[in-house]
Amino acid sequence: MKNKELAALFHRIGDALDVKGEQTFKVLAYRKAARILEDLTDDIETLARDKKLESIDGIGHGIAQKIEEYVTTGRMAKYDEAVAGLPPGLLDLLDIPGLGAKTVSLAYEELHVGGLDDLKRVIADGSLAGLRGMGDKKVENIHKGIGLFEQGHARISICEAALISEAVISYLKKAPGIGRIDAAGSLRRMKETVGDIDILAEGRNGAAIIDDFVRIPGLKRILAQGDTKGSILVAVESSERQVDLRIVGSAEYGAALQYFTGSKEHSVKLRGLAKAAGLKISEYGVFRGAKKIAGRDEEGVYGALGLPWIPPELREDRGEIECARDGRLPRLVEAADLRGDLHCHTRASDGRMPLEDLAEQARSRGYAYIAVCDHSRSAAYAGGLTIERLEEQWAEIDRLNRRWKGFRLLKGSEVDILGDGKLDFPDKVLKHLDFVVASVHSGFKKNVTARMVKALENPWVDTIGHPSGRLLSGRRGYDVDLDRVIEAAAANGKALELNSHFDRLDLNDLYLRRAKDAGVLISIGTDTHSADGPAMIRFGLGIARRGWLEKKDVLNTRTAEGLVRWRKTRKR
DNA sequence: GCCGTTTTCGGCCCGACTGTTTTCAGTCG
Repeated sequence: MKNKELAALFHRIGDALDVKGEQTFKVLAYRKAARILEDLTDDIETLARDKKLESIDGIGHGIAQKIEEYVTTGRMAKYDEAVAGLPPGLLDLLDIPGLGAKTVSLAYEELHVGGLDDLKRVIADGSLAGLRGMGDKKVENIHKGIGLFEQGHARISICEAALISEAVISYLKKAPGIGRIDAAGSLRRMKETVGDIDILAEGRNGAAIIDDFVRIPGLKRILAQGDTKGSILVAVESSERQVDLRIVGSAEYGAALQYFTGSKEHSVKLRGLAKAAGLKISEYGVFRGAKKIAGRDEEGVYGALGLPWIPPELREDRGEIECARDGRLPRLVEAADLRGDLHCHTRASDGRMPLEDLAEQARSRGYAYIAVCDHSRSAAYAGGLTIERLEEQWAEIDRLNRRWKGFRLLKGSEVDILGDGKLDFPDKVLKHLDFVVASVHSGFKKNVTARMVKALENPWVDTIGHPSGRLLSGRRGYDVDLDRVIEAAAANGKALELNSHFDRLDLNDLYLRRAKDAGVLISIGTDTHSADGPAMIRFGLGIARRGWLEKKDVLNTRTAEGLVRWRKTRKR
């Protein structure tokens, strides 16, 4: 797949043209193409061969030709032309907060700044401050921006972002005159990682609330402080994280929430629709001429455009606006639909909770069942269970299950898929289990696709655990063709897992949608290892919704009896 | 560069904050 490679090229072309002062809309067109390629799960080379590039919204004749040129020749003349004459380190400077194309271009033209070292030099010797439109404060901001840039601006996990935003919100709720308050931005859209944290609040005295905001415990630096908007850095472990707060009146709260939730692409398309209908939409409301026709709540904003309210998780410009217009929006799966958790560990293997505590936690969440899926015998690193210990666990499960009405522990296993694609327990053991998750834990580059396909063909396997194997904190994942895995799951009537742990979220939103389209059911599991594990379900649910999953697409929305029936009646 | 049931040309989302200005440009989201 050359998708990511091409996306990087188009990003670079956009940056280069931006610095060279090319028309903004041309720059935006390249950046949009880059984003489309990043999101695309179809192989761009296949699409190019089939002459289908121009059927993608946002890819026109010009960019299609450039893609074709690149996949056939390995080069792209437009790219070479765009970066020609620019020093190799110049465009990287655009990633420095507070530094944009205009300033980079100016520093290059006037002072021959070609990269980070040059930039530091012209700051130190004062020559940058001498340029037109520059001053001491601007230079100081760029200097601080370099600090942030060098410290690394990695996105944080959705879990960490949720914790920070909840702390800030509970602090702000004590401020006088605060009304509605919500996390907006990518956190509200439940993206798997989050950059900055955006918070929107309703209040009359914005200046006073912002004044409170910039005094929050843990504050590292104030980036901006106005009457309606504040921006700060807070300390997070060893680094810093930006939190933006916006204050609006109650009459525009809905419009502002829509606006600050994004995504940018979704909002741009929405504004285009408004414009075509003779309306104007901003964070203050929807307007017909000078008359405001909506803004108090999001339903009204979408309603004014003739659309039903669109759930935040769908707002990525991936077809949701068209579906909303045609009345074809999915009814996304909700927390209340989930009747159980299909992947939990106990201290019998590498978990920390006893079986009984795990069950009580699940009962208190209102679940009807959970699948106890400790590791299998080959997983020595994780205290994998021998057949004997597995049988002991069954006895304990039977004993505990007599205790409750309306709740069941399911006998399960997270069985290793071995190097040859065989499973770590023989069929005569697997056949006694209620739920079998088959996972790859070793040999990440060794025939993973074929091994997963073979596991799916085993009649006792129900789902594949964390199918991509990637860790958001850094591990790339297996060398696996997920399309073939989805195909095999469909052919064998099996499920695939959505692992809800914040560092996994695997399958991701894009593959979930493909699996759904292929008719594959998704089993949502938390991969719980400790007492805070079951709460991870909120992140899994968020990703499921981003994957357009409905109640019917998720295996664990079924009753325990329904689950048993599914296992019995699926194709063998 | 993309796109079209108002357009194949002429649009393309819009406002806050900051800093350097004396009316506005750059950056960000």
